[in-house]
Amino acid sequence: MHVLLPDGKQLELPEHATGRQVAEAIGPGLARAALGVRVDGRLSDLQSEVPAGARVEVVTKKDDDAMFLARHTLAHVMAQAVQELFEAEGYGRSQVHMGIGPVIENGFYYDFDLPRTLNPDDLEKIEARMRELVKADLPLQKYALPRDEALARYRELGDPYKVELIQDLPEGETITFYEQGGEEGFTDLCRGPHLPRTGAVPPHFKLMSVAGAYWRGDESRPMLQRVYGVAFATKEELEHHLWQLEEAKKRDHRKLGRELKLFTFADEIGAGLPLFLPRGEIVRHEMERFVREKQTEHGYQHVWTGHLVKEELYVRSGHIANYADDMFPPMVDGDVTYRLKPMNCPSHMTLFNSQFYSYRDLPLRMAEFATLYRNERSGQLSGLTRVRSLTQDDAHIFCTEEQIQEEFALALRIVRETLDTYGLKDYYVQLSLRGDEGKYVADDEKWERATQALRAALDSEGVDYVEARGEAAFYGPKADFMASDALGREWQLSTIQVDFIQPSRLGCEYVAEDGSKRTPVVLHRAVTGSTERFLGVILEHFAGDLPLWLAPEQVRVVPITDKHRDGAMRLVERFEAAGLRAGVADEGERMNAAVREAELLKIPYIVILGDKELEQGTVSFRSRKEPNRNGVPVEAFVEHLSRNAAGRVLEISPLG
RNA sequence: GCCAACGUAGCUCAGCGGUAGAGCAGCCGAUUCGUAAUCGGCAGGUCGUCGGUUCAAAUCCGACCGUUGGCUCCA
Repeated sequence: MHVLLPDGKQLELPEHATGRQVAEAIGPGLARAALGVRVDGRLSDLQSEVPAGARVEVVTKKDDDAMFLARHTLAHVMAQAVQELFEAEGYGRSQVHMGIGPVIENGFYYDFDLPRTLNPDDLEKIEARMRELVKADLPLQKYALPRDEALARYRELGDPYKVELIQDLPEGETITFYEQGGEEGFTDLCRGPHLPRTGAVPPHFKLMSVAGAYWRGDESRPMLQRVYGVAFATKEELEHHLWQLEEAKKRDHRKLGRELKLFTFADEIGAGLPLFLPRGEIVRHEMERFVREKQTEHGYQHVWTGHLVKEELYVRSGHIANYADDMFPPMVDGDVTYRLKPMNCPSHMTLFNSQFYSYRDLPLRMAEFATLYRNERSGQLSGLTRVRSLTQDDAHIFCTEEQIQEEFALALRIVRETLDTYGLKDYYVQLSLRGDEGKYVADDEKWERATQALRAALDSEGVDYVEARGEAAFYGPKADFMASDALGREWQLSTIQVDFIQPSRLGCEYVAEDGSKRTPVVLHRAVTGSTERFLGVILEHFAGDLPLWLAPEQVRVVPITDKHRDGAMRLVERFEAAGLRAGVADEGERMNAAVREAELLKIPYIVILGDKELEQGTVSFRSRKEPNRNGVPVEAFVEHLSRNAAGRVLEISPLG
């Protein structure tokens, strides 16, 4: 047989040649450096056969794919270390069960079913043993077994997970094993690919945590212990990764919320129910004001529909049938049962029904900043990003089918303008479409027309999008905005959804041009999603350095001594008259301490006031961009700040 | 919900069977000072809650509550 090399040359090889033989045939130097191969672009290893006629590239440690092999092999090395740890404690092989051990971003994990739980000390021991196994440079052997033999082996070991994995493999699939360190070492059912020997693993790895994970992610299955590890090609990359985790910790919005005195949680109030301090409420209010202005500008009307709704409405809307688990339990008052509002749509549709609308009134854009209550499972709660009471900047657009594209495009524009203002420049849209399975309502043509309308709108707005088939809600297609923050973490924020079903369930109708009654299509849409969640995201995005327009306190005046306090007060009044949020340092506080305190609160402008400034009618200040500016006329300073705040400018250029 | 770790003063944390500690913040006093912590004093906690073991529990055990990380990126 022969294979094709990247330079176009053909290489003659014996039948059933492996990746290793390819590398050896090219040259002894490459054979030593070879860690794996790519066969027709797909990663494979030196232990595996190469099909005749394939294009083959040899992977060396410079290749990015080498890390995939290393991480995969590390998962096996870890499994061996765990197996040995338990054997050393006197447990038999049949008491240590292996699940799966795949490669993940930056590392790997392995799921174990063990006779006792692992603790952090175990991780250290396992990691230490892993380093020994890597140093021992054990060769990895690959071999295949017939299905019944493979099954028999794991049945004998009493390993239910591997048995299940084998049973789920399609008939005719070759069942392969990788063995390291011979019979006494470690053997695992695995399709590969792997490094040729454990010594080829770069020693830049670290076990991070142990966590519970359901077998195959299924809550009805047993919970296994998952050990996570990270691994990199170089020490620098590993250190960078660990540094990034530290950095993310520093930016944690929960920590910032405390330090900047924005919000708090209290046992007395309940889990997932945030309380906002004055500073936090200012930020919330500014966020809401911004979206409200934008919506008004784009022809939205704002409404208000309260907190409680009769359960009956949610029965008709279908929420009880589909969503009851996420709702708080009913409140029974005599004959009437109420629910805390988990969504606004039924309320807005009821509002729609309270008036008599004609086609001339469409599209009708109804927006609300509503407090919603969702009974999130306790394990899902996390700071502000997952709460049980949330404020949604929700809107429903009642329109005709023909108007979908235009209204969708308008909603897209609002979302984009909003994300831009917050400096979330890096985002794409996930367009979720129906799959072939039959949970979807409405007819195929309706879906097809709506799908085309959404694509056309995305194209005309020039938004990057990826399509996800089968991810749509049962009631219609949707577009979710995935935005990356300053640390590159992805968040799902805005959403725009088409709904073909709820309006008819709740009897929404308008009078068409020909006098007939028609049911409108509804677009559900949220710009920032929940205010709480969005605040959490931007706090981490800005690392707490909120832009001027959002900062709860925009200017802090620090008098040099108490004799400058009156002047400082007057200055604050001047700032406030210009619509700026300003404050004075505490009485008796030394200047340096006052500056420090203001810096820790991340106040954008700190004004130092002494004799010089009072005489000249100027300010001296420090800001993020200008660490030491002196002698700026008060009026110019006020004008500069209020203009930038009003314009919601993200990065304020130095004062001319 | 499930698994693991954690829960001590407003915050950060020490103490881990023998009557509760520090720094910061707070309060009082002194200091009046040019861009990230002035000095001294005072006060502050039924150690998350409930129960158990013990002569004795913040410390050991259990339950509950809360927080954090994780719960398919499929051999």
